[in-house]
Amino acid sequence: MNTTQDDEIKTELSLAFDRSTLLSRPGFLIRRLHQIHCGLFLEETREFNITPVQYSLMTALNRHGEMDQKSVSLKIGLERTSVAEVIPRLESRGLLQRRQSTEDRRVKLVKLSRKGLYLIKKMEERVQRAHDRTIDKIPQDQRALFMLQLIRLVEANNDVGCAPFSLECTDD
Amino acid sequence: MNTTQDDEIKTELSLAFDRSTLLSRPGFLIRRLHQIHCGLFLEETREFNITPVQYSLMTALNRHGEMDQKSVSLKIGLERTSVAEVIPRLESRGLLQRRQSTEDRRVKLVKLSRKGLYLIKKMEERVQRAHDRTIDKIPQDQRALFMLQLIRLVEANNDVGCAPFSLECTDD
DNA sequence: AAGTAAATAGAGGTGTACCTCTTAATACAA
DNA sequence: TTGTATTAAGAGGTACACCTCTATTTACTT
Repeated sequence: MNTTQDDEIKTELSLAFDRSTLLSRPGFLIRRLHQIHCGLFLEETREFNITPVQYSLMTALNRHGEMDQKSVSLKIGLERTSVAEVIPRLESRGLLQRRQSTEDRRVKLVKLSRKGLYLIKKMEERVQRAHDRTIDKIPQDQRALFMLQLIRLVEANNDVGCAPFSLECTDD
Repeated sequence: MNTTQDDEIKTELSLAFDRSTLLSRPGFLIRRLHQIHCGLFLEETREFNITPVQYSLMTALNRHGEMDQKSVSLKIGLERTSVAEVIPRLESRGLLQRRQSTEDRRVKLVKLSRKGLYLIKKMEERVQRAHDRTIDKIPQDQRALFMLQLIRLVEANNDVGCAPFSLECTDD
C-alpha cells in the first residue's frame, strides 16, 4: 500500500462521511450489511422458506452428525436459548429428529433427517450465490483482504456477545 | 498491493478456512460481527439501558429535529414497523415526545425530549468507544480501507432488505 | 364534486437473539 | 455417601426486524 493509494482512500472516506455521519460508524454499517445479507439470502432462497440461521444449523448437523443443543450453539455461534427456539420449528417440518440421550439423561440429541439433508442439498447453490452477492461489490483483488479482516475481528472478539463459537473443528 | 502481500493474504485466508468453513461465509462473519458490536455496545453503555438502535434513533432526532415515523425509518435504515416498536419504549421513559401533526392528520411527529438529549450527551463517549473497539483489531493502516469497503457494500445494496436509508442528508 | 390511488400509522404474526429463573441429572468432594 | 457444584434444557421475558392486513387521511383525476 503506497502513500498515493492511501490518500485516495482517505479522500473517498471523508467524502462518504460528508454524505452521512452514519457511514463513519462501524456498528451501523455492520447492522445494515447484516440486513442486506439476510435480504439477499431470502431473495435467493424464498421458495424454500428457510432463514440463514436455520440453514447454518442444518449444515452444521450434516457435517458433524448427531449433537446436543449446547454443541450446536457452539458450532454456529448462536446463543443456547436461540438454538432452542430454532430447533422445534425445523423439527415440526420434519427436517430434524430429536431423541433423549441414553448415556446422559439431561441431554437431548438432534440430527438432520433425510428430508432435511435433501433440502440443504437443493439450497446449496442458491445459498452460495447469496454469500457471493453480499461481497461482490468489492473489487475482486481486494476481496481476500476484506474477508481476512472480517475473520480477524470475529476471532479476536470471539468471547464477546455471549455466543462464542468453537474454532477447533470444521463447521458450516 | 504487490504480489507477495497478496500471496500472504491468501495463505492466511486458506488457513482460516481450514479452521472452520464458516469463516469462508461472508454472511456468517457479518452476523457474528453484528453480535460482537452489540455486545461491546452493551458492555460500554450498560448503565444507561439503551440499545444501539435506540441510540441511533435518538441521535437522528437530535440532528434533524421533529420528524414523522416514516422519516425516522429512512434516517436510520430501519423498517417502519420496527421504528414503531422502538418509539413507545423510549416515549414511556420520557426520552421522546409525540404529537399529532396539525397540517396532516395522518402524521404523528416525534422529537427528542430534554431528558433524551441529556442522555445521549452522557452516552456519547462510551458509544464512540464501542464503535472503536469493534474495529480496533484491524491494523491501523488498513482500517480506512476496511471502512471504505463496508461503505461500498452498504451503498451498493441500499435497495436490498426493505430498509433502505436516505443518503441525501446527514444522519446519525 | 366524487371516486380512486397513495401515504401514514396501527394491529397482529413470525423469527432471531439475548436475558433470568427453574428443574433435572450428573460430577465432584468432604 | 451425602451435600455441593456443575451442566443441559426448558419456561418466560425483552427487544429488534421483518411481514401482511387494515383504517384513516390526503392527493390526484376525471
